[in-house]
This record gives sequence, C-alpha cells and structure tokens, in this order.
Amino acid sequence: MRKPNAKKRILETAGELFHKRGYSEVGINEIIATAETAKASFYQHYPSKESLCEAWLSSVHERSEIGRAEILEKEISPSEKVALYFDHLEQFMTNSEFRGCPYSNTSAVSDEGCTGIVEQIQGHKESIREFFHQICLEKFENAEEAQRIGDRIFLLYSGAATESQNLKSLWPVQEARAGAVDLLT
Amino acid sequence: MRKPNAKKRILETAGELFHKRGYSEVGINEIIATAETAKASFYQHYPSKESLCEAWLSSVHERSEIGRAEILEKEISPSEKVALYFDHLEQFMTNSEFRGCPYSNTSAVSDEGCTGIVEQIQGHKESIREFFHQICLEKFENAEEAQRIGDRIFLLYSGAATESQNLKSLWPVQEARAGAVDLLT
DNA sequence: CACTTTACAGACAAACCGGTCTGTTTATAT
DNA sequence: ATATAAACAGACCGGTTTGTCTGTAAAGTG
Repeated sequence: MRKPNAKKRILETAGELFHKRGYSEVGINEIIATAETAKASFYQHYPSKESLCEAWLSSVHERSEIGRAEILEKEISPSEKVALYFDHLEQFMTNSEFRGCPYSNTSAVSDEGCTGIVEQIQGHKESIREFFHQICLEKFENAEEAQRIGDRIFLLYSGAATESQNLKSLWPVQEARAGAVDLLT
Repeated sequence: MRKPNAKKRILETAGELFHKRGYSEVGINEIIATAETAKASFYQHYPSKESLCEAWLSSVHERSEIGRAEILEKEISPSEKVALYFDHLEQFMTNSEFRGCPYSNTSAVSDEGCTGIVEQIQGHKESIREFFHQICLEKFENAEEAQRIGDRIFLLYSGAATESQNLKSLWPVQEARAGAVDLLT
C-alpha cells in the first residue's frame, strides 16, 4: 500500500471540501483527487457519497460535543460559559473563512430522501439546545424559565452563525454574544 | 403561441422548485418540464440558470420589501410591528413545509464565483436588518441602543427561520417572537 | 515464505448537467 | 392578409455525475 489510512484521509479531505463549498458542490472525483486516493479505495470504505456525508457530520458532532462538555465542566459562571461558547464560534467563523454551521448548510440541500442526514442534523441541533438549557438551569431555579432563556440563546447562536456567513462579518457573532450574556444577567 | 407568458411561468415554477429543494438540486430540464415549456423558450428569456436564480431572488426581495413597508406604515406600537413580522414568518414556514429563508439556503451552496447572487443575499439581509433598526428607533431615543437591539432581533429572526427548518417545528419562531417582544418592553 | 488485507490505477457505464441549435407553429398587430 | 414576435419540439454537444469492475502492487501477519 503506497499510503496508509486511505479511509481517514478521505474523511478529512471530504470534510474540508464539504465545509468550505457545500455537500452538493463537491463530487467524488474531486474528493479522491484531493485525498490522493483511488476511486476503488473510496468505495471500499464508503458505500456511497451520502454515507460519507453522514460519517463527516458524525465526526463533527463528536468533536463539538467534547467541546461543550469541557465548557460545562469548567468552574465559571453561566454567562461566562455562554460567552466562551460564542468566542469559539467567532474563532470557527474566522478560521473557516465565514462558512457557518455545516449542519444548516447541509440541511439547505438535503432533500427528504436522505433520512440519515436529516436525523443527524436534528440530533446535533437538539444537543446544542440542551447545552444551553443546562447552563441556564445553573442560573434559574424555574425550569421553564431556564428552558425559555436557553432557547433564545440557542436562536441567537444559530442566527449569528447564519448571518455571519451571509454577511461575511463577525458582528453577528459579537452582538449575539452580548445579547446572550444580557439574557443571563 | 400555445401558452402565453412563458417567462412568467418559468420564473414562478423555478421559484417553487428552488425554494422547496434548493438551487443546486433543481436542473433546467426539470424546470422546463414542470413549467410545460420548451428549452428554447427558456433560453430566450434567461441567458443562464444563474440569471434565473437572480431573477427569482429579486422577485422574492421585492415582495418581502412591500410587506415590510406595509408594517412600518401601520399605526401600531414597535413591539406589535415586530410581533406581526414574526407572525408572517410563522405563516411562511407553515405554508412552505418548513423550508426557511431562500437566501440563506441559496447562500449555503453558492460559491464565491456567482457575485450577483452573493450581493443579492447581502442586500436582502441588510434590508431586513434595517427594518428592525427603524422599528427600534421608534422606541429608543439612543440611536446606538436602537441599532444594538435591532440587530439582536434580526439575529433571533434569522435563527428562528434556520432552526424551524432544521427541526421542522414552529417553536423557534414562537420563542424568537417572544424574545424579540421582550427586547422592546 | 505464504496469505490476507489494503491501497492502487483507471477504464467503463448510464444518467444527467447546462447550454446550443434548427426548424415549426401560432397568436397578435397592422 | 401579412408580417412579426413569441412559444414550441426536440435533437444534439461536451462535460460531469455517481458508481462498478478488473486487475495489480505493496504492506502486515502467521
């Protein structure tokens, strides 16, 4: 074998391409050419392009869950935790040249047919939402209020990612951060 | 001519298809088949698929601007205006089977090459943002504060559209509406 | 050494893409 | 009645898409 870890190489390469240009704009041929692998090697590891997309989203989800768990464990105030998460988003937007949430971007082009992808999107979003709920529960005794405030922060977060991509600017992330912190003080 | 208004028919058909399934998932052949027109008729009116997309976004923008102008003219309180705009979004999401903002969805797949589309997306988003700014200026004397609050409502609005599409639910719109009204009281 | 796994190169297929082109029909305006 | 413009049908083009298939080379393992 000339180069080992073809599977890993394919996944990482596809991840970058999917994220920067969108799932539907990137073809198998481009992926294997960039990953410097053969088409046969690709189909040895992934039965279809769609399954590769699922594997990509799954790996992104894993990493992001670890990041949220680390924040939850920190001994800082709720508003500091939220602020930190928005700071991470700001970094993410900067590093990825204003390509926003991989899930929302994929959702925009995935038809109802690919249930696996749709389910992953929903799972990921609910996971982020739950993250904000937990933080708010540290602050508010009333569980209903915690849920409502958490949901609003979640929506600010989503809007920040979307509009930062659309407007190619960081102000949505910064203003959403300020709004979220205000909701917790 | 068998059926008149081929151009209009093409635009409306393409609009529905682009909106429901995404720009990159709909081809010329499907558009003309659905619109019951000929390919030659299509290229008589639109030089390319991309120009059709621009025409579609442009028509959506026009209609939405009229809607916002009507709200601004109404003699109701700022928070009622904002609430009304979120109600429109709720109706829109319901009617379109939870396909959110056509602009954000198109942005997710349009590469840097198509400048015309990118500029329209930014123009539309800035127009909505300006709409919220104007409403907030009715409420807050401080112009800076009006801008900040307007931006936050804008981000809630964007997040509501995005997550309502992702989660196929109306709660994001309803909670964002409540959050926006709270920001104005 | 033999055997299995992994990766490789690349031809091939069938469908589809956006776009061009030729030529025909039909409605309307003069 | 005739000229003109708009709509039509549909073949055709080069290129790309996902996915299959055949055969080979190299590495790890017993």
